[in-house]
Amino acid sequence: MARNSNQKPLDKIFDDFLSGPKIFKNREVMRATYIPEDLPHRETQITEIGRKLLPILEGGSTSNIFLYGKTGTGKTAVALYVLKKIVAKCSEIGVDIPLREVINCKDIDTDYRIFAQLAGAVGVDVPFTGWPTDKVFKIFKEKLDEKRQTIIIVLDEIDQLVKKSSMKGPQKVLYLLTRINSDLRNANVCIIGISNDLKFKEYLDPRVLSSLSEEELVFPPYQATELQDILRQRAEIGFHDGVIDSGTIEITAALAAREHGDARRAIDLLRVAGELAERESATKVTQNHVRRAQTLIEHDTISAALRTLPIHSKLVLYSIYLLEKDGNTEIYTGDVYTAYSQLCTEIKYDILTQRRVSDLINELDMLGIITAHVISKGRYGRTKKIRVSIPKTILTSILEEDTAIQKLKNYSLELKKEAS
DNA sequence: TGTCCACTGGAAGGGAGGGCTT
DNA sequence: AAGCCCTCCCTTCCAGTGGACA
Repeated sequence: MARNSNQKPLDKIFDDFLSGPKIFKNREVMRATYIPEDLPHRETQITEIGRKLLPILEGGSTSNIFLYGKTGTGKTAVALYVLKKIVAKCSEIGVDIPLREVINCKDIDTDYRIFAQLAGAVGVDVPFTGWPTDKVFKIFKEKLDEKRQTIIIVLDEIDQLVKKSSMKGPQKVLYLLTRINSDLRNANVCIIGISNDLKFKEYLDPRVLSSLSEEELVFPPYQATELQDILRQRAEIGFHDGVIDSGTIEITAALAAREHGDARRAIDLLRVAGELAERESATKVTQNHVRRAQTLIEHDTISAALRTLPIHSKLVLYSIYLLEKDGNTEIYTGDVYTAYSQLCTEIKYDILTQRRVSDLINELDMLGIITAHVISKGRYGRTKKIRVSIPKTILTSILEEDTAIQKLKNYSLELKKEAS
């Protein structure tokens, strides 16, 4: 009988969903990963890249290409779009289709893993650990060179490789890949590097740099009107006719344009707004839905980031929170470390070194959960001034889900320095 | 003008945990 | 089983530093 009472409301939800107004025609279209038939306002970049890759149609070699622009300016989409078109053309005219491998360097961020993925692309299975890196590279190179073929390697978020290590490791990948062509007898390698951050070039080995940026292309941010065009095009295939209320597209574009013209963001925003409307069985996606989608997305990103933090990062963050709660307006690294040590002692965790905590603080800063910047207090040393930059209610509600943090719920920090 | 604080942040390396090879 | 290798998380060591203060 418990089963019955459980099933009924669910049945209702199912029925309401099936019989209610339909919002989405094709939800997948409203995801940033979807590559449409047309990419509005990127015609210049498309033709430019297409032109640079022309030799592939004759099985020849090409220069490497470097694409640069802020997030959501269509770099990856354009690259994938051009690849798709090239493949289509190659099969149409009967030329060997080039191999393509798209690597997101944010996830695949070590030399070993990149070579392992490339080896996979040419049909060699490499275990995810165990082999020497050199061996993986060698196998990839030999297998690739067995026949006359071209491989186009798209290195998305290539800046991540350079940031992680200064000179060795991942950077070595770039060095080896950019000069691999001179070792190959039959095959060709073409690299398309994509980056959000132009500054990363400063840290790049000059030999890699000159090879990578043989051809460089900048993607400017989209203007609000351009975002509107993109959204309209997607909405037409993604949503049912007439469900988008007047002004909805405009407000979505305006909100996304504020975030440096991020098309990905705009598309996500419209999709989530649509999902909200769908959940409420509304007949139209309104401006109100978009605004709520905006806060929902922000909320979700923060929550997800907080939940996945390792325990010591949570403890560091909680220390900062407790210090702020105690009315401290100026919080420095030293204070955080003292508070953090107290918390660790309280719940019997090993205390990490200050050096390590300093890195954790930097990570929290990069995630946008706190802001920390280096200041000098003159005679009283150099340190970081730190504060929490997300709503406290979200912070506590998520952190206190963790059993370790729960024990600290009513903990009050020992005052260790007189008011100054 | 020089000193000196409280760190910052780079470099190197250890060791645990995953795996492969012989 | 022994000898490698890779990655992640962490420690140890240390040179470097902006600016208030004597």
